[in-house]
Amino acid sequence: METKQSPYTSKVKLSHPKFKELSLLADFKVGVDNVIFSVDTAQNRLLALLVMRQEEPHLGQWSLPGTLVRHGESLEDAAYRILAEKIRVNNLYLEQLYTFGGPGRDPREDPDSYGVRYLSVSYFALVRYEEAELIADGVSGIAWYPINQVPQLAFDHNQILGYGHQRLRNKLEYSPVAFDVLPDVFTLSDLYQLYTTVLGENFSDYSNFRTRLLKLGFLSDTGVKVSRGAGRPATLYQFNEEAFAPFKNRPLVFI
Amino acid sequence: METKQSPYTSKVKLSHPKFKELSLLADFKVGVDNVIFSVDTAQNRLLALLVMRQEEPHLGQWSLPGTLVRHGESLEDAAYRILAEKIRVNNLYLEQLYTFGGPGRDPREDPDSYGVRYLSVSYFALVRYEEAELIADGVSGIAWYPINQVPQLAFDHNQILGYGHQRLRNKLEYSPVAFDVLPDVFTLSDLYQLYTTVLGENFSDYSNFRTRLLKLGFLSDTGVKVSRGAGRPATLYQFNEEAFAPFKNRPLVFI
DNA sequence: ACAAAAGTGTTTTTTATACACCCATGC
DNA sequence: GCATGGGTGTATAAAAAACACTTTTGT
Repeated sequence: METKQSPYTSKVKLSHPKFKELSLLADFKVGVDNVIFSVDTAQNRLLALLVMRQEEPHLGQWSLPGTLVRHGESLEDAAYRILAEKIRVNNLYLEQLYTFGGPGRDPREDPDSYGVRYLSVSYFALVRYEEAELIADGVSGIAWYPINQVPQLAFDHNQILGYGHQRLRNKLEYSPVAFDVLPDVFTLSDLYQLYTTVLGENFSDYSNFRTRLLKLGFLSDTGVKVSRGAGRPATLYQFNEEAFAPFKNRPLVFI
Repeated sequence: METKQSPYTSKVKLSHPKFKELSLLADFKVGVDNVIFSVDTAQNRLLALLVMRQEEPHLGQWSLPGTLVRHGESLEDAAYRILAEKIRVNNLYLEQLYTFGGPGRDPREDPDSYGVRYLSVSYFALVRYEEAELIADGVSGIAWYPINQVPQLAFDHNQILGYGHQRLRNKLEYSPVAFDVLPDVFTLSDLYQLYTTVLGENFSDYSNFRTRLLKLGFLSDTGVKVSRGAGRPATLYQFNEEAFAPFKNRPLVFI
């Protein structure tokens, strides 16, 4: 309290070279950018949600859905807010991804680096493609992009997206995030396809994958069968939260 | 460019209720706080580096070594800067930990939440206890604290430290970070002790741990033996970066 | 009837786990 | 010589990997 200076005093002092130290601290606006993933099980594609920027800078360029943090709003609140503005979902997985804050990552920053800085706290989200309803307001572009067809994005968003993609690969291997992108009920080959599209082919074959997952015991047979074209109809399974509980916080390999 | 408004114009408009939207964005100072871990192999203790705060708020309380980010400085630069101010090290592991940015986490924020917000980007660092020389400037307190004897810290630093501790546990299991806290040369029981102190006793016994790590082939026998009191002298090993290369980016369980 | 996709079973190899035992040193 | 910690070996259980084979559907 005692050491606090009035804004006036500090402003006067800022101009004096001797007190340049006091002016060294950067001022920031904090943005939250969401990497939102989904999978189209029908077409076997990993999708990322992109929006067309409606304002400068980078007007008209595709970007991650983001927003600047408001007064009294937590980072996570901001992440949920943009998400809710862009998409209606029942199921949602969300966690913080990484913070990108180097100088010069936003063209709104002063070239001499003494203006306001823009920092981005990114979040990683998973939604179910079938349940996710995009909110198109007519003017703003919004679309699911297959991960390998993503165009050049605004700011450093390609880098952020790449970072999110890596996180997804990691999480798939040791946590049950797959069930946050798959529909509520799914076949074992849906699950297997998801793993191959995200992770590549370098893991156990379908037969072994299948036996292992069923032995773990947290997939419930719904009794319902579904037929997709030729071939034997597949059983629909459901992720069983309670049956999974004992595995929580325990290392568990899915691949 | 066209949509940009002069600071003057926006300032005038801010007072008008109709344009309250424009004033919704929070202004931030960004701090970087380091969770710095080390192990005292002699006493078998996991240590965290704490510093005594020299200014308000929380003057005189222990805290994580931190700083506010300066103009033109990246987050990582800031993390390295505080580290270099507090400690001299040869070996250093550093990675971003998490960003804590909820409103009200710093008492310098205005109670009405319309003043500047304080956000903390935390970094996770590992140093070698024997090589790390603390920089004591006479006035400021600085000390290694055993992780289970950490006092109440300033701000939300206990939470940040806890988060860092969790990260350490996770990383120990699947990455070679152990060799960033251990001395350059170490015995296999040093390594085993480290794992037990950080992870608890719930993993393979010394004999099996030993065989597995040697079989992996990235520990080089230095030929040197060291005797510590009674018992057979132990072989000193060294982590071999090149021999470890094939395991990089590959899932690998150490426990 | 046959291709296609789902699902089962069997064999082999590798890895984990438990634990008994030998080795080199200080006191 | 014996306690102490370091180091080796072996036997068993479990899990991973490879792959052959059966079942049920659409056409």
